[in-house]
Amino acid sequence: MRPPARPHGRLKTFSASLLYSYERNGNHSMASVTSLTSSVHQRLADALSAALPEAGAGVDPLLRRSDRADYQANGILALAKKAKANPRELATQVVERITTGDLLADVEVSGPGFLNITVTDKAITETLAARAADGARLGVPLKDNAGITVIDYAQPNVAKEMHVGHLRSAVIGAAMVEILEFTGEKVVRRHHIGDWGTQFGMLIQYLLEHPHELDHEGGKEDGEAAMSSLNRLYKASRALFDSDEEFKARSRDRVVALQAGDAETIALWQRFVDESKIYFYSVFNKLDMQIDDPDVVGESGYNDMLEETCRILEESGVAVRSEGALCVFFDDVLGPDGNKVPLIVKKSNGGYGYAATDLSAIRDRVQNLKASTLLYVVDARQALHFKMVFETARRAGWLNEDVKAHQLAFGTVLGKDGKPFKTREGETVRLVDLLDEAIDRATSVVREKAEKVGLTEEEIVENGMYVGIGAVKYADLSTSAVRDYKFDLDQMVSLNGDTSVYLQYAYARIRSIFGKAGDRRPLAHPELELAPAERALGLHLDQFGETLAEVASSYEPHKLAAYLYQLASLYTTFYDQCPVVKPAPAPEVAENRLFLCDLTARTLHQGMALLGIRTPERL
RNA sequence: GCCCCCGUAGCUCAGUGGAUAGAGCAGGCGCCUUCUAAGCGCUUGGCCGCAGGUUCGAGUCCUGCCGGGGGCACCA
Repeated sequence: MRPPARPHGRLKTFSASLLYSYERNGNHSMASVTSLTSSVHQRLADALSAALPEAGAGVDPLLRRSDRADYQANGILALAKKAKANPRELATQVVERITTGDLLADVEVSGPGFLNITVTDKAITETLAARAADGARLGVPLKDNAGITVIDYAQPNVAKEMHVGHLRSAVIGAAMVEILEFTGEKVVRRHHIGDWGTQFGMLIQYLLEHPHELDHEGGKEDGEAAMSSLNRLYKASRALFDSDEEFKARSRDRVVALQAGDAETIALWQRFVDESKIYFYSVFNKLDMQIDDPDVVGESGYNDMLEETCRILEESGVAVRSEGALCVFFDDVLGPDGNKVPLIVKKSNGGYGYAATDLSAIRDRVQNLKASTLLYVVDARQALHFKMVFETARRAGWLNEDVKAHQLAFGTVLGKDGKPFKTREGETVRLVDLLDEAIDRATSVVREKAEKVGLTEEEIVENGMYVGIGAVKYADLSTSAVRDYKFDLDQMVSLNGDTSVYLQYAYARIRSIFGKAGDRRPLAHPELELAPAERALGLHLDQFGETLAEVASSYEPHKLAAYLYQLASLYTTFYDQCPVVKPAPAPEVAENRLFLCDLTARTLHQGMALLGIRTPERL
């Protein structure tokens, strides 16, 4: 088996890690920071317990951000109801048990029994200063009950073109990988490529009879050339298969030989896999996405387990014979005729269905990889399949209270018109064509604005890729995954409003300020009073860790995108209202603002990196 | 027929049971001799599909309808 070619195209720089690391903070101590939210939460919970001892210690004040104050607490109404107390009186008693000072500037009862809470400027600045001192982690704590998540994403099919459906799994999956790892989870990536099945009989037989069909033009080794020859071969073999009965028969025999492990057949199969990998890697490279060969474990990787998986299921009684097939039935899975519809593990002809592969993969991931969570970034249309697979695995004991599986289901990609995303001719749109189009359009916009910033030609080309690919990724990541998704390149690359470039632009403006700040250094001044825009920005910066924790546990990366957009938006307001360099404010104000700029830049950069999106220094 | 997802401003979408439902785009009015106007400020625009229910409180939870999409025996 020859090693698959690694990407070595024009995006060489992409192989480096996206994640930020500030050299000057190289020796930081990974000190996680208690957020203002959780400090305030604790104060309130204590005061609540004191005011209402019968409620116990674990009361939740239901603290939320608010536009009436920094925070609001809503929990008192429910507690008062339960204790048959007057909510406003209880709220007043809680307030009496809270001391204002370093943390809290003001707590007041409002409405039917809400608390409006304002924190001190000093607490904001000090908390942010602690974050700033924590390097790339920005004070975000590692979760204490971290486990091992095996995530199944970016699953293209061998010998087939990649399309927009593959984009969603790849983009969402890659973001979840980074986010989970950042929260301290150990993550094992699995790319379950479609590298097995009856279609390989036809392909291999054709290649056997036409040995040079996979040779590239001029011996090129790039992904496009690989896909082009695979496409050509696929079409030719399909045509022959449909027209020539004898070839069809030979192809069927070839499937048997493949499954039997015939050496010559396997060797040819491997060529298809390797050629396809060259193509996959070129596309992932274009997507600025790192895919490592050891993580590519396709369907064929579980072949050796299929028989045993079926035997275990049959012997334990989880699976039963029905119409010659080995099946698992469920009370609530019925067909149109009202009869139960099974998950077919082994077909009546003795072949294994994909359920056998998925179940074997679960065994492997649980027993060998020691997974505590299995995450599948897979099209929502496979929800019923995975529901049945997961339930089967529970019955077999492979999944349980300690080992859970979850499908991060995403919707179908539609065109602007709301219909399935196809070309005018009704053909599937090639992913690479879309990406190239996005990069081209972004590059021309970057070029238009380049003079103002004085970008070099090299920067224009690089920024074009970062902006174009970022726009595609951000569009996918900024809406909830489960909905069908309208792919509108015009909107993505319009580069106005809620698109990736807004965040990239905000970042570049901050970096630009640092270029003009001269000798001034970012330095927190907790004694300074904060302007409204500074407070709003600061309070939002403080929530980075909580946002990540929520995204990691709910598997909803669009909430990170929303957080970052809000951050950029708050920064832009700050930028508008709070001069840093020109006109120059008092020195300590300038330092404090630079400090806010710095923390914002690092949070934006880190957050975008978690989404797989670059933040150029100049734009 | 059963099951799953979706239904929020003209369009695309946010919205962990809390007060007056928010963004972006599109439309209107302003803002570049001051750190990048890919920007900012103001503004127009909502029976949150419909009807019940639970709750001190429902866009959010429950039930039933209506509309759209998807899935349901040897393809993945």
